Amino acid sequence: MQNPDRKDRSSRTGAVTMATVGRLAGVSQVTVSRALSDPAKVSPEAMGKIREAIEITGYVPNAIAGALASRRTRLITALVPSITNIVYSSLLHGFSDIMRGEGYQIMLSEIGFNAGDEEAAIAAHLSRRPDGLLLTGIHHSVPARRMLMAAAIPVVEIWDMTETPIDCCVGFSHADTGRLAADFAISAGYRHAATLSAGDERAERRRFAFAERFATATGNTVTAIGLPIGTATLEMGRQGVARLVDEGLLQNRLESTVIHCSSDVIAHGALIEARTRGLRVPEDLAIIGFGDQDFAAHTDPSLTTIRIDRDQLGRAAAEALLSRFAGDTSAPSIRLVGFELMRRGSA
Amino acid sequence: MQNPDRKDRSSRTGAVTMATVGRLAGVSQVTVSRALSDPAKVSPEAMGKIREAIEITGYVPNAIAGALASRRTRLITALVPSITNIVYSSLLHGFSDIMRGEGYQIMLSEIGFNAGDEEAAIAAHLSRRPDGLLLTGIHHSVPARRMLMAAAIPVVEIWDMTETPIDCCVGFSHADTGRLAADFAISAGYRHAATLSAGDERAERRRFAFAERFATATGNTVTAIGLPIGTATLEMGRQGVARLVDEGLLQNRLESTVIHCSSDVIAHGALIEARTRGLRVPEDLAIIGFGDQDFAAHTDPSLTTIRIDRDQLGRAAAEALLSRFAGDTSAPSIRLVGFELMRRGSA
DNA sequence: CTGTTAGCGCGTTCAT
DNA sequence: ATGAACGCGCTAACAG
Repeated sequence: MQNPDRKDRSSRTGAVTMATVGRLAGVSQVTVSRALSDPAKVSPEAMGKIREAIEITGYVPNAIAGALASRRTRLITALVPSITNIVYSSLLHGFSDIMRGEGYQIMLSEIGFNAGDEEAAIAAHLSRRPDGLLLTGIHHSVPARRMLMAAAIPVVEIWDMTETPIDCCVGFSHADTGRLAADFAISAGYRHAATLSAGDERAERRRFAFAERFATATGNTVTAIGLPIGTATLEMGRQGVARLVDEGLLQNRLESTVIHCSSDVIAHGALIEARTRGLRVPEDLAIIGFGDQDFAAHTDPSLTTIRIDRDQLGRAAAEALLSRFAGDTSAPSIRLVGFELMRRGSA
Repeated sequence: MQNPDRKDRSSRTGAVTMATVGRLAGVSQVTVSRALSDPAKVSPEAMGKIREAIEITGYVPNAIAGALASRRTRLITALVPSITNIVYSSLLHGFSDIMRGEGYQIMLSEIGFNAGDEEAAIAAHLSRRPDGLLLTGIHHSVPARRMLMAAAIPVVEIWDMTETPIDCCVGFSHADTGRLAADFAISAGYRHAATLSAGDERAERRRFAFAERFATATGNTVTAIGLPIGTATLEMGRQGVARLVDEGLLQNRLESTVIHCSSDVIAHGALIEARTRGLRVPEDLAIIGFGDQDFAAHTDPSLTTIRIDRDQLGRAAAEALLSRFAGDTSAPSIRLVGFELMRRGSA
């Protein structure tokens, strides 16, 4: 007979382990492990007794120990700028949905829009040995990239586009959205423009591309109003329009000025302020948003904006990781997701 | 001399471990461990060499192994109905903020509003051996409660209130918010009411309390319009008002009917539909929301609603867990967070 | 189908 | 201040 103290050290720690279950079921710890991971390899009698023992003891597998032994955590970690921003949370919703369906759990960190905070977060995430990692954006510090490469796990960068991803990339060109907005504005006949843009890097690229394209086509410079980085608020949009008006930046033209906003929330705030000041939208002031949030179709006038299928983007990111896990080398490392301009009443 | 193959098995697996670092630095694995967890216990010379070795190898500690050995994961897991709902995400924002500051990471699962899905999620979370668990709501299945009790870890239930929490509870009474809305409506002179309420359990309790209190005070029955469970949309609010009007439920009274909505989004939709139909708010139709979201102060008319400091609630939940970790037995197991009615233009 | 043995990479004694 | 030995609870060969 064997020494129980060596077979089930948990008797000393109080934890219910596979060995505890095995002893109760009259089988070894390994058989319990197999019963849980591959029931077909265990006899029906053993299965029955093991199930019963699990029920009695209330055994919950220790995924930490399992991960250490198998070198698979079934954990995906994700870094996003903000969780309260619907743009990122809806994207994570689609991502998590797929991942959870495949047995993966998601660990999440908010890192804001400050580039310097990403590195420490990546280190913390990698220490948990995730099977895969999701990053928002394509700009990462050199040490961060080095850590990621060394970790040698699938990494998906989303919500932007690069030809040279760390591993794979699912997103779109922010500059292209800005140019699309500009082309639309030009073809709609607008000849004067301004921008209301948060200071984060992606928003800046949208703004810059819009302004450049618009200025080139019309010969008129585009007035830029800078907004704080961080959570966009209606208040920011209102103040943006207020500045435009108070500082005489709109001037008194006979033609309407189109405002390119970095988000629908900013655009909505702009809309509200314009109405409050008696400006007609789009006759006096036209407004273009970004994101096509739920409310965009219901503002008065409804908001012309750029739509990205975020849920779909999240799902595509999940599929990119999953095909990496499956060792599918034919899977593309870059997936461009489309966007479209939703023409509504505001421009 | 010792056999390197026994000292650093990682040489076979490719992983950079503490032993790898130690060998490079000319010290043992234990010294590396100490250097990272308690630098004061290591000589300056050793520290220097260890730091250098870490730099060279790009060593990232394995938190999985650390957790298995120390029985502490520094992981908190959280179950929320929805991540795209600002109510929960803003709450998690405050919670994560505090927790991350204390060195904890957050694992998140969305479980929807379907009570049956919670149990499996709890099991999955417990298998990762979190140091603490956050649950949304106070209703959990018997097996779920049993697992939680057996896990013997701090658990905080939030966004609701009970006298008998599993461990501790941070929230408020949903029924009380309904009564507050009713008392306000009554004192504001309204004598007719209807409700637009999502079908989830907490929303139903708000609705029921509102209707009961209002009916008791006025003697008039309150018309209830049921909305789907899940993500609230503006469309749902619009359709609610449409039904109220089309089915003649508003009747042709000389007095205004006040509508109690289960969320600000629903209320906003109601507002939009009322305007579309030429109903004056609050003269023909008064509207009360729930949540005080960003936009509530900026609708036209602005939205009368109930405000809960969600960020603060999240922080209080974090503090509740932290005081459990600290073994602070004097910490209260129940914390009531306040709410207030924001009287604005819609009612 | 089942059990034995040997780690996974780290923290925790207990010596020195 | 440092190291050897051991164990955390599980999976992965390998036998039988």
